[in-house]
Amino acid sequence: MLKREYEGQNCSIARTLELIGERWTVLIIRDAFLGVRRFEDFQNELGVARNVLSTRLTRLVDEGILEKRRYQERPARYEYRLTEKGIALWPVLISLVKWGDRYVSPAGPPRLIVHRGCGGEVNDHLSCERCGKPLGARDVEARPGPGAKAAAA
Amino acid sequence: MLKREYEGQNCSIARTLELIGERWTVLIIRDAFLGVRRFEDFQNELGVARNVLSTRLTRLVDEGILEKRRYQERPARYEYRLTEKGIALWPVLISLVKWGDRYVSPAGPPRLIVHRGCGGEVNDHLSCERCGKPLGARDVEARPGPGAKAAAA
DNA sequence: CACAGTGAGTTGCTTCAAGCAACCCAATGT
DNA sequence: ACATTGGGTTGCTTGAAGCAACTCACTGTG
Repeated sequence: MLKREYEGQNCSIARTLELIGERWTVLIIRDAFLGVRRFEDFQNELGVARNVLSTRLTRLVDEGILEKRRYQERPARYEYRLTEKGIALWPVLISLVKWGDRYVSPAGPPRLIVHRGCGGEVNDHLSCERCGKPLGARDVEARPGPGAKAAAA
Repeated sequence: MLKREYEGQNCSIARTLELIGERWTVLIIRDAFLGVRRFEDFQNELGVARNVLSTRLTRLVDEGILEKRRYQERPARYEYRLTEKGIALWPVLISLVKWGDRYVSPAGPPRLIVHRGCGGEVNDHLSCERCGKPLGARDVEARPGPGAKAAAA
């Protein structure tokens, strides 16, 4: 990435990208939304180098996007969870998914984001396709879509 | 960035990031939304190295996100414009802006995205705060916000 | 005519982030 | 006693990004 900062840009997009624009960061956050919590699991899902994963997680914790919690003493075991600030990134992830589904998923969406209970898909305006309700991160769940193949990550 | 591809990820987010996840790419697209069209202007706005700008623009054209048009013969002059596929990235940009406005803009939003004519701001569900209409890229315009300082990019 | 300027890049060198593998440590299981 | 698991760190290598200089085609100015 080199530098990571975009100097001289007074812009919310640039400042957001300084936090989450590095390689792997968004995928780490995606996995966090999908319920991944532990170092090893992130590493296995992503195949990212361990040192890179380590620096990314620490940075996300420093920025208040993830929080690190010891969920077990002796042996010490940690988990990383999204904070409110992290959960607020949900619209970013959803809009990336929707664009990708439309333009770069020839086999159909690998994963569907549906309104929990209702079953309708999220649309471009972050509402339920079926019932029309505006949706947030906690109202939805992910399901394998038509483009999901064996062992999809 | 190294590699740029996220192998083994059957995921729309990963595939989208393979196209727009490199450093500078999103800011180039942002500027395109703001009306920047020419090589020199992108370079001046962003301060990106010219060779990097060159490779990014070519890649975005190859991927069908921008199109390169000769708008003048003799001397040949080119402009880069968003295609439909590029314009479809609007929700991604807006959600980055909204998150950045909330979490990393202490002086207030540097730029407001408002419903053209109506004047209401875009909200998190890509609708107009004031009149409630669902909005698209063509329905809005950017204005300096409270966080805009002199010579903001 | 000579010369400066502009638009749109390309070339070449340097630097720093990412990839990769190996290693460490503490505890637990067998 | 030995292997395994979780959660990392260290060290070397590779390759993307920064930077400056250069090219090339044309245009306008004195």
